Amino acid sequence: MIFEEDKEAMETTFKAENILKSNGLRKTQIRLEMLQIFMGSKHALSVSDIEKDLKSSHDRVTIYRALNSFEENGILHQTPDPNGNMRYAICSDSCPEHVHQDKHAHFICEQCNQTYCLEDVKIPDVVLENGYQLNSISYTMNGICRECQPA
Amino acid sequence: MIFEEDKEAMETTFKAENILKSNGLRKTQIRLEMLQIFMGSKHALSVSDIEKDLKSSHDRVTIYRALNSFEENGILHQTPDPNGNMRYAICSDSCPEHVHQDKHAHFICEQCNQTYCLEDVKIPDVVLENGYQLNSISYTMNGICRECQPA
DNA sequence: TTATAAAAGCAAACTAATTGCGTTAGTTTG
DNA sequence: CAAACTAACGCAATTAGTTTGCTTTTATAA
Repeated sequence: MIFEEDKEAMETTFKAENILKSNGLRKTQIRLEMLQIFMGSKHALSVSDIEKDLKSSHDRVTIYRALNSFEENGILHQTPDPNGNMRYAICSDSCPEHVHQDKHAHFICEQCNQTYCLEDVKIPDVVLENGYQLNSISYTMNGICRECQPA
Repeated sequence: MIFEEDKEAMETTFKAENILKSNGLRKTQIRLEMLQIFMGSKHALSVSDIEKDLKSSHDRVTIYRALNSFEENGILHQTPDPNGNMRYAICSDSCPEHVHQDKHAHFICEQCNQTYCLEDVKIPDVVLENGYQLNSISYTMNGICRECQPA
């Protein structure tokens, strides 16, 4: 018998392998694991978040280099949280390299500092004066997330 | 005869003195100068921007401490630029302390890295699921600003 | 004018992130 | 399947931004 969780794990493993292969990256343990962590997270992760989630401990440099490689290949996008620390999230709708028009809004919790990707909240447009060339928009709400609400 | 520039300079000096006094802060040379720099800039400034603009050179620590003090008093607000470096801008519509609902949108130029405060571009609302407590919104456009447009 | 507390200035520490370099290990090719 | 190639790893050291501790200076108010 096959459990749902197993099926899901198999699927993310398969997807992760695919992402690496299609970008000409090697299939190493940590990179596979990192991709699966991103696929399983609905919010943007900091380097220390990733470190916590990894099964075995690795050098931070390795994590940084993997993140940069993923970013360069358009697999991840990065944005600083309100404290200026970088967070990374997987590009759900395969962004062309380096063009990350995050079409959805984000919510950052002031308590737990998590960045939630609100995939189904579309960013509304505004009217921009002439002369500006617009490439992307980020819409970020700040407040208290559901988990951190006082009862 | 009094020139326009002088009048303006006088006015910003006067305003700056007022801001300091009304927040119970001391009127020191560098703090006055910093406030005037912020009043004269339409975009958010990094610490090194400020250093460049100051007439006399000062210890960075002094600048950092002034910035933090201004931020705590609701005179400035801070946001990270896309590289994660902090930038500071004056709160035009006197924000209550620590609540910086930037009601206007920002534009960040990918070329010169400047953050423009688009004072008259209001941030549109979105519908947020129940359970989230919304405190503030930031709306940031990325692209090429007017100064950096290729001719 | 003197007292006092805020702000300045110097040195040192801390943290996030990057770079250099030798080693390990996926992947490709013969 | 072995050899060769090079991406990726891991350690040490460095850089950059920011903060902290402590002493000295100085704006302000008694």
